[in-house]
Amino acid sequence: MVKPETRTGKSYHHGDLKEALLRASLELVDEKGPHGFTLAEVCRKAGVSVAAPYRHYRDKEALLAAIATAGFELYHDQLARALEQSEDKTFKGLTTLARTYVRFAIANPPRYRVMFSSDLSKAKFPELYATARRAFDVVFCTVENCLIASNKSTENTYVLSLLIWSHCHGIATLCVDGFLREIAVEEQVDHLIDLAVESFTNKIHGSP
Amino acid sequence: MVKPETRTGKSYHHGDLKEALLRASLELVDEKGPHGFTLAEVCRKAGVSVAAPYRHYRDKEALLAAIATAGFELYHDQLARALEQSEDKTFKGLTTLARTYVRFAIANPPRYRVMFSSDLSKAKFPELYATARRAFDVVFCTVENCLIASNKSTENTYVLSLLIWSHCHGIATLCVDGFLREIAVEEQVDHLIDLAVESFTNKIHGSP
DNA sequence: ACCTGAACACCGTTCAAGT
DNA sequence: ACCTGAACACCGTTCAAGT
Repeated sequence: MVKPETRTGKSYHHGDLKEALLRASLELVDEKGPHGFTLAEVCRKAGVSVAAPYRHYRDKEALLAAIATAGFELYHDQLARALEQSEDKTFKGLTTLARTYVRFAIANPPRYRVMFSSDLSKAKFPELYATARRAFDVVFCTVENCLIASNKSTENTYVLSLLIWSHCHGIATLCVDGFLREIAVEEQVDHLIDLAVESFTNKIHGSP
Repeated sequence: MVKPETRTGKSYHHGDLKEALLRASLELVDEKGPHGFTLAEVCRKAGVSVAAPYRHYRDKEALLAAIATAGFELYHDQLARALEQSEDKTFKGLTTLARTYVRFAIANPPRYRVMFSSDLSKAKFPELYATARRAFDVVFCTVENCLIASNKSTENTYVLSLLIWSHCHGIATLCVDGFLREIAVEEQVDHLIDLAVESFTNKIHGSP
């Protein structure tokens, strides 16, 4: 973890402050949410001065983008693992992915919020978008598998993947942001997701 | 608009500062987005001291909640008007609503973001939730009409409405937040929405 | 090269004081 | 009752200075 320290006693504070800041930031976001996230407090956690981060991140926004990127990497891994463990890589795999997607959001709202924060310009942080795209690719490939298995054209794979992704994202967002107050969320969310996948599946079967 | 002013010359600044603050806030949010929204700047716009708002709103969050509430009222009106103008109040009406929904978001991202801001606790601002619920009701009623027109049970109206709402919300959010980079958004968003409504419609026809 | 200390502008909130 | 002025704590960012 810690890079080989320079040997001049204890010279400065860290071997890898950049990484340490990211770790402290992830903790802080999980604790207080993106709203309560403060550069100053990250510095306190990492034990450095408030000016230190600027050597490694251009500004607060850049650090948030790094948090989001790390979040999407984790997201990708969880989706990929879930798909691996599913025996079926087509329609049942899709259900697995969809459930995993929403569970991730519910299990960690603050991080999910940072990942999809509207404050983070995707044009400004291409790596953020690229990492999100990689996670999305797990869905994309599965949808492609579904189409192939159904003897359908794969030319609309992207739009169809967008369709199922947006639906999961919509449910997850509404759920996490407290808009689903008239149902027992914890119990019914899987049901909602299943319905979403089901209507999507029907859509595929009905498409050319 | 302006309440009857007390006659002691020009006594203080406003007849209705609360309303003036809300108007200034809406402008500011539309200009700079929720991130750039600042109490101090609202005060400057309204021409009052920075302490003045605290007589009318408990804190910054409460003012944001008021903005969001006003947003949902407008949202409700636009949805209701769109439905009125649609000759069909069932499936075609649903398409109209869905398109109106997403267009609203695209036409004014900052306000849409405040409305669905995760920082605004719905438990803390029941009026915010109630107003959102009223907008949602337009969808709810239309879904109910669809079910009735199809001779289906209406016992799952809520969950089904949630399904179409979340799908629209997911698409709108991804769109507004810059995640739809591989399609020409402006042109294809209506198409996406139509696909969403279509698969939803099939779902209804296939349900008990 | 990497970090500190001090400084600056700005913000949210409070409170005594004014009318 | 409604607003101001001044004050406080806190934050993001910069920059000269240290090692």
